[in-house]
Amino acid sequence: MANIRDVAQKAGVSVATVSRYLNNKGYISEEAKRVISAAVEELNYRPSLVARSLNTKQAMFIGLIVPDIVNPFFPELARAIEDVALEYDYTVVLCNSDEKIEKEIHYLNTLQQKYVAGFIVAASHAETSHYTDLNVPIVAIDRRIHPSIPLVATDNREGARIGTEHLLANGCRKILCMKGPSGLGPADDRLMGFMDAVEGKDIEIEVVESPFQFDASESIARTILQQQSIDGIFASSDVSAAGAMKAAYSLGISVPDQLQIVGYDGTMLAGQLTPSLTTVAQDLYQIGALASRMLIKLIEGQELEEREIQIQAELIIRGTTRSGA
Amino acid sequence: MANIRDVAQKAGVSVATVSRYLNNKGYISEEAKRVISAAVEELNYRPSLVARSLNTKQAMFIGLIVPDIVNPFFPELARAIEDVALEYDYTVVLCNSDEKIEKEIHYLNTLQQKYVAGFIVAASHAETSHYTDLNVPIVAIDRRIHPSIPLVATDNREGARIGTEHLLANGCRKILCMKGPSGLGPADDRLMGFMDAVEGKDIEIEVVESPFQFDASESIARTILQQQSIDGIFASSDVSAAGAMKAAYSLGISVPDQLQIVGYDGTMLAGQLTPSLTTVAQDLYQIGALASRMLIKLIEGQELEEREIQIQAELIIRGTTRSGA
DNA sequence: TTGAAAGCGCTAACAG
DNA sequence: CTGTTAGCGCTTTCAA
Repeated sequence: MANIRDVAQKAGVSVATVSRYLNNKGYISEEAKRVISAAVEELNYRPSLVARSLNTKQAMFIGLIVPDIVNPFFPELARAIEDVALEYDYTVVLCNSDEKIEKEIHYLNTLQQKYVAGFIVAASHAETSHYTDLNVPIVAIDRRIHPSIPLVATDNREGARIGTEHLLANGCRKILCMKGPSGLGPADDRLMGFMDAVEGKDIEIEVVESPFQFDASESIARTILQQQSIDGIFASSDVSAAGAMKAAYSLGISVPDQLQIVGYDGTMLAGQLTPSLTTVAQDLYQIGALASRMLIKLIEGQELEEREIQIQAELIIRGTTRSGA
Repeated sequence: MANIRDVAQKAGVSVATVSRYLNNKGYISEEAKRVISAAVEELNYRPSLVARSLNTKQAMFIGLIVPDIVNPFFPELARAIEDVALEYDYTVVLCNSDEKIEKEIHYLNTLQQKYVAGFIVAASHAETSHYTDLNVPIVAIDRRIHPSIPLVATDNREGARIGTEHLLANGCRKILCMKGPSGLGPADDRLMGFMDAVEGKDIEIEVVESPFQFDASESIARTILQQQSIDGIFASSDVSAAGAMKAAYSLGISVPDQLQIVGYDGTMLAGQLTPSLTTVAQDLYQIGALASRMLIKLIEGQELEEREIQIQAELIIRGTTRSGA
């Protein structure tokens, strides 16, 4: 592999000039540009980004920390982040934390040793000093980490309200809310939105905590559906809704005739179920893209107009509620 | 941030000794170890991996190139790769190629400029010189890139045969094969496996090409189901199978009573559908993990016992075929 | 506009 | 067992 010295030599200029040429910095004569360009071409020269990083103390990559990329919620986010990163010549390092703070810390440390330019993180813990004490920029997605850390997320409370209203409008009188893990910001917000919608109305409600996992959600739903005559379910995630659909099916309860279901997230899964799932969709791609743009601004030392961006959720009416197909 | 010189100074030794200590190389007195360790501790010293890379010409990360992480086939693979990478202190860079050769080349180049240690790639093109001419190790997953490149993949032909046999055993007489994109290795292999199973048997078959996408698969399936009395579908992917389920549902065809369906891949989606999908499961996690281990061996200069690993596919019988629940 | 030279932080001979 | 020193390939003053 040719290095900058080879190029300088072949072009008959100094390495400093080549460096300036490479970075469009300082004055360079047209003549110099020409010869350098030719030399670069001829030697098929590619600058070592590592050597550059050693000087600038910054590598062109960003760390993405998510609980688990297998959770269908994250791939779209990751995709968006990568697309924007590519646009700015950054590269994305994928880190699965399993929600474990030790793993998060490990990545935070290791990547900083590699001069990571910044982080995008989906996490929430009581202890946040590892994030607030970082000396590279960071932006949070989906979950608030700390008031001082920029955030891009959906307006979950409002989204849940809209989803629940839809069930109400469709005539549901006894609604089950499968809320997400308590303590998890977005899940709590969605529960609030659910309560906002049912409050004061003459309907029965039942609230149960259910993880964002299919099997667990299915069995939780089955248990409740066996005991009570539920006619509507508001699930805090599409996966939970899918579990509920399965439970209803196995109990011979027809959806949407006897039971209507609304999910949350708007993942691909929702559209691929049969019947397809009515869901409160988050614009995952947009969340990822905005977070990525925000982080890059921070990395480049620009000011942020807004430190928190709320994306509106949108109700997508499909086959699991009656007004749908 | 403290550097190695600070540590050496504080410990009262030379940087060389500190370096040796850090890398467990060469002899170091217990006394030296003690003072260095103390200095490291005190200064909270973390070696710059970038400076190290500049010397060794190798950064501790591997590039993962997949068509699109949003495709549910890839997250599990990515997860496995990352898990193994973590075990060996490597970090994973996620690259979405959209099957575009220019994007693949872009990543290949950029990451090499960053001294990437190796690549794991899911791709297939006629032109393969960008891969074969690489000067870092590479292993292919899912699709064969070139005979010279190590591969980890499922035995697709055999898997498809097993899946189709299941339909046959369940009494299907008119089977539709929704094959994947032609030219794509695994899809072609699955078609062969399908043919292996039906060949010579007294049953009617229909073969149609269908991309690994839900909407397209749904409409393709709907068209055919309207025109012909199909009683079994072998789909080359779970997504296509999901599309077929939706089509059947909208046409009032009941699954599995009137129509039985077998998918392929064994993604999470298959288990979350209602009824849950009988599918030929690939052990995605294992493929990823093995590929990752293989690559790391290559990076470390070890020999590979096998350059091609075939994983057996496994039929998971569920609700879309009659012998299932 | 350009070049010489001093680093960035670490590794790896080589000499002791 | 340890230290000196010359790089790795690039950026960045500082002079010219």
